[in-house]
Amino acid sequence: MNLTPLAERFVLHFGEMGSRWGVNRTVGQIYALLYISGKPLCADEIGETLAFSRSNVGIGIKELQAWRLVKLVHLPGDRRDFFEPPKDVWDIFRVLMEERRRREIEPTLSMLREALLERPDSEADQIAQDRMREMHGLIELTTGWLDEVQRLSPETVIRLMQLGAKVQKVLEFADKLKFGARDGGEA
Amino acid sequence: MNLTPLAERFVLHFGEMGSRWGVNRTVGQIYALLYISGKPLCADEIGETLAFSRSNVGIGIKELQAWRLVKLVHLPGDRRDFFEPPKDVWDIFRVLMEERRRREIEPTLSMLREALLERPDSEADQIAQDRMREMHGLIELTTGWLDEVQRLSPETVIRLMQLGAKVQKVLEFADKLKFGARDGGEA
DNA sequence: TTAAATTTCCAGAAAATACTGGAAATTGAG
DNA sequence: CTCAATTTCCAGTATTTTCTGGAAATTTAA
Repeated sequence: MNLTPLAERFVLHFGEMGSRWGVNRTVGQIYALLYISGKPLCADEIGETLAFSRSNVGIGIKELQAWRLVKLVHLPGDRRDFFEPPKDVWDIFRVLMEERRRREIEPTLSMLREALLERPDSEADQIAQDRMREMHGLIELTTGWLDEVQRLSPETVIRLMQLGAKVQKVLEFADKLKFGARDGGEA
Repeated sequence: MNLTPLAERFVLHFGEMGSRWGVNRTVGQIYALLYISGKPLCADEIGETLAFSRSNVGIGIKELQAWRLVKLVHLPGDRRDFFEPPKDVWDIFRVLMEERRRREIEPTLSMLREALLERPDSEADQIAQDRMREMHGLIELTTGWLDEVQRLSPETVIRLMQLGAKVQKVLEFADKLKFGARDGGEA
């Protein structure tokens, strides 16, 4: 399979950005190719198109599966494994957020939780623990909020985003009518 | 300067997580050290505490400055450069979001904008461009929302987060009263 | 069960990144 | 201006990561 210049630009860009997103060039390019192809591809097609060795494609696909960014599908009458990303771009976004959180946030949250259980036995520890407590609070608040948002329908989330800063007015209004909006305790 | 066991755990953790956050071990450890120290440190202190060469510390600090995660300060009567992170953890969070967006999102947004201006001259290009349009729309919506949120006061943002999924009820309520909340057009 | 197709694993090569010590440049006090 | 303190730059070394080809394992159709 040969790439059009348009497709090639997209693929090369994802390859270069890969390192900033925590994957290597191969993985970035493979994902980009699957994303714009609009149909499932098999490892050989991918390797041929991007000029990667067969094993390299295999490793890259495994990594993308670990990220839940591509899934295995089978075409009738073909025993090879084909791969495609989730159809819906919002689905991709959600998965990406979840995985990044799992890899980039959760380990730190655990570490902070444990560290905060200990009794500080010096002034330096006291200060360090105060700082950790601040960080812990911030992470708890933001990830807790993410949990809540994930329970909303995509449509509601989209509406919320389109609302933008106007949400403040809605909040003020809610306050004025004692809507109970102040109570964020049980969240 | 010597680290307490508690501080050391924190520093080592940040070193290990660094690679997932797009910085190397040195940079992660330096940041962690500055964060929990609660006072500005100079390059020599950092290098001595973490057992890095002086140049390595220099490079690491430069990188943290590029991220706007530490700033240079001077202590009276000392001509050495000292460094400290922003005091407020919400400030750190905001800077982190801005920088990640600038490095991880903006380049892709530019690429997509350009690619979408071109006329597709094959069915494959047609499909590819449709996919790019979806991705572009998602990014525009989310970054636009981030822009709006940044204009709110931290207190409002915190309240919004504490509200969590209850925001849906507020929205419904606003709708019912024809508050004008449906209009997200000018955002 | 066999054999062809396909995927997974692995060891070594190639490439990229991180790190060091020292040399050069810059800064600021006197 | 001079000189000592400090920072920045640089070339070479070490480490880590990526990539390859081939061998082993797995799968499935017949």
